[in-house]
Parts: sequence; structure tokens; C-alpha cells
Amino acid sequence: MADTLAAGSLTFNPLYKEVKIRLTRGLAAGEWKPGEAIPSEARLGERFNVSIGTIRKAIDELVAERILVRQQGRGTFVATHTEDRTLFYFFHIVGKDGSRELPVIELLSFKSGPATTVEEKRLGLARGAAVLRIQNVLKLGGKPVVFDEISVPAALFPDLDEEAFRAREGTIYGLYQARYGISVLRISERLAARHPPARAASVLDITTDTPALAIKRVAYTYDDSPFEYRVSWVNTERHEYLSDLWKNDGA
Amino acid sequence: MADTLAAGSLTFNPLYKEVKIRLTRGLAAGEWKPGEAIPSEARLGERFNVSIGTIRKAIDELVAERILVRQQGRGTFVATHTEDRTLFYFFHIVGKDGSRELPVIELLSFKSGPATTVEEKRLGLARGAAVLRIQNVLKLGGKPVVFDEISVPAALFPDLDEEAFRAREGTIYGLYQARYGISVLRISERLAARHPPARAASVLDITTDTPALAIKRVAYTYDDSPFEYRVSWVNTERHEYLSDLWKNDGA
DNA sequence: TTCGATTTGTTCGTATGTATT
DNA sequence: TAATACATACGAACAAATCGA
Repeated sequence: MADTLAAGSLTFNPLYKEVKIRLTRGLAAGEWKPGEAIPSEARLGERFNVSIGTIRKAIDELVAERILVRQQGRGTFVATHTEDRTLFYFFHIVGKDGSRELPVIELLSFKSGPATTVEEKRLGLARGAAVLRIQNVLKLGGKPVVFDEISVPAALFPDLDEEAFRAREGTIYGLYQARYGISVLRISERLAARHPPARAASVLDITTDTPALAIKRVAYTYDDSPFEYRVSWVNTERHEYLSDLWKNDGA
Repeated sequence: MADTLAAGSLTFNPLYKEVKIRLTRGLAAGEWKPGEAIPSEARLGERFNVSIGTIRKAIDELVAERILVRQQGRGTFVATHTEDRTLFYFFHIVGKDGSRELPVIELLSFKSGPATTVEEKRLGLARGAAVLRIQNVLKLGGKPVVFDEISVPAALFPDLDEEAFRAREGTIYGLYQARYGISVLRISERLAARHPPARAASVLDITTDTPALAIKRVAYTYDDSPFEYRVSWVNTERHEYLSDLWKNDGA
């Protein structure tokens, strides 16, 4: 495709920004899937009719945003949620002594239904759109620590059922990515201390007058569109929520 | 100073990493103070005997880490804690409706004493080192929302007393920076839901059986050394803690 | 094992554009 | 207007890592 970038772009972005937008579009469209390599810098330079330096600058930003991963001598790859490095990026519960451990997730309930007002708002859905609701308990050291309720638009996950959900390998975000091509690029969480509702307390094996951490998370994919809403209840008697601003390992 | 970087560095970092280290050292040593401009890229290139491109790459990383701020046509400046953009970077309490507001801080208590075990550990202090302890209440919309206890090594803030603390203009981090040359580069926070102690409950005007958000923060300066430990109690009845991972405005 | 092709990483240089003073 | 400083873009050369022949 002979698409010279220089001319014709309605918004007068710098070239490297246009390249970045094109790459992001390709990624969102699934032209290159998670784990796969994108074309080499030289080839992209030919394709977009810009110099390698310009390509590099575009890729630099995508790498900084954890969308791409570079490997010297191999290529540049679409980031996946299966790499150890990134597993803790979206999981912030740690032991009070600072110990990090990946949780064991057990499915409690898998249902579908019309979206609530909150779900409509957070996910940008039409009134009454169908959502899947998935409840889980997350165990650390064998004990329940987090109670999750995940809400996702049913339309985005056409054939997802309880069986497929159970049969996944790896994390839930890994499932979204591997099976539906939806990558979590950013999350926003709002935390509060609350008395847990009966159901959460029961799952967490605490009383309803034990303070618990309520976390409302919205996950975003390409173009910053929200696609998952998640409410978590955390028993913080032996664990804490770690917010590290910011260990940007680029140092 | 004729210090060619190319030779003589014991660790074989790339040139731009060496430049970055030198710049960081200069910043830590106060060679360029917050708000001031560092030398132009051209001049730095001469000084370190490297090309402008290499200087730019070093500065790029420092900008990404919010240590420096570039302004086209003007220069590159040492970041300050007084800019509106950065004020919310370390303050995460927002209204339940998402509204952001800067708190009004009122000093409750200003004392000094020997460090507790926890303070020793978090701040890397010797046994019994002197610390300053400062209690504040943070008000939003005129009502108390956060109760703070700040602990800092007294040795770092030689002449800081209650009067000087009260007389500051701007934020507490701005005071550290303007008066003592200590810049907060990174913070790490650990959150839990707890019943507040009597003192916190009283200040926040809630009962001790109201769940509150307990935040333990450690602030780090250059070379990642901790210098402030802060325990906050937040009334999350009308407010929440916002963790945004991550709006990197570089997009 | 060695070698060569490929790919990213680093560094240099140059030219030009844009914002500020 | 002119000088200065950062921003963008191009090109070239070599280094370092990877991989397959």
C-alpha cells in the first residue's frame, strides 16, 4: 500500500505521531496480534515512506505505554498479559510484609443480564445492554482475600460461557487478549474503605462490620474505550493495596 | 571542566546513560535548582563532548521521569512542585463524583522526638535518630477529610520549626523543595481499610467504628533514598482514592 | 561451531521548523 | 527582526543480540 504520510493528513500532526496512530490502528484492528512481531523498523520506514528514526520515535512511545516490547536482535512485539513482568502491573494486593504472590482464582458465579445504571455509565453502554457478570474469589496463601465481581459487555465476548472461562490458561486479562483480541492498556481504580456487603463478607470469611477495601476498577483498551468494570472487596487484615508511583523500570 | 565521557567510565553504560547520571548528580547536588533552567542542549553537548542527539536522549528520560520539563523556545527546567499540573500527582483524594479539589491544610501539631522502629525502618535511620512529626488535617469543601501524620528526619530539615512550616507558601512538598532543595521524585503507598484510632476519628469527625482508609506513604528523592514517612487516615464516605494506571499525558 | 543475515541499540551529523525572548 | 532553544526529520555508520544455514 503506497500511503505516503506526508500529505493528506487532515490534522497536522508530526510524522511520528501519524505513524504512531497508524500503528495503533493496526494493533486495534488485529493486524498484528499479541505476542507477534510487527514489521521491522526498516520495513515500516519503507511502508510509511519515512526514515527509520521517525519510526523509532513512534515505537518509542508505544513501548513506553507498554503496548509494544522491543527485543534487540529479534524484533518488536505486541505486548501480552502472560509475561511475568506485567502480571503484577494490574494486581496490587501484597502481604503486609511486602511479599508478592499471585492469587489463585476460583469462580463463584457466572451469569448474564441487563446492565445496571452504573455499568451503563462506566462501560458506555446503551440502556439495557447485556452484560456478563462473573464473581470470583482470589486466594492468597490458601485463604480468601479478594472478592471480585466483573462486568463486561456480552457483545464483546460472544461465545464466552462458564466452561470457556474456567478452561482458560493464565489470567483473565490473558483470556481477553488471547481469545478476543482485547488488550488491557490502562486501568483506573477508585478505592474506599467500607463495610462489606453480606455476600462479600461471607466469601472473605469476615463479619460485615470488619472494614474492607472497596475497589472499583475500569479497564480500557485501545483508543481509551472502557470495556470492563470490576468491583473488588479486599480483606486488608493481612494484606495491603500497593500503589507505587512510580517504578518505571526504564531507569 | 574537560570531562570527556567516552573513556574512563568503569561501568560501560551507553553514553546517554552516563550523561543522564551526570545530570542527575548535578540536580541532586543542587547545581541547578528547581525552577531554574539547565544549560541548553548545545552547551551540554560541548560540555560532555557528545552530540546533541545523545544529550536529548538523556534528557528525554529525565523528562519522562518528571525530573525535568522542556519548553520549546525557552529551555529545559528543573521540575517544581508548584505547577498546577503536578499538584495532583501526589494527591489522590477525589470526590465520589470524580471532582478534584486541592485541600486546605491546617496544622494540628508540630513536635520532634526519637524515631520509632517503624520510622527507622521506613526512613533508613539509625536507632533513636531525631524526627519531626507534623500532624495536619486536610479539608475539602470546608470539611475534614484526611488526617495526616508526617515524619521526616530532623537532620534533613535543620531549622524547620512550627513557624517556618506555617509560613510556607504552597504545598509541603514545595516547602521541602524551595527551602531545603529536596525534591520528591517518587512515592510508594500502601493502603488498607481500618477502624481509625481515636485521634483520627475525632479530627475527621467520625466514630471509631466507621471504616477509614489508612495510607502509609514513603517519599523518595534522588537516588531513590526515602526521606518522608506519612500515615494518612481518610474518611471515604464522600471521597475516594484515585489510582490511575496510567494517564501518561505523553499521548 | 562458525558465519552471515537480520533486527534493534547507540552515536554521530545535518537541515529545517517552531516557539520564545 | 534577530538570536536562541527545543522539535522534527533525514541519513549514515557501527555495535550488539538473535537466529538459522
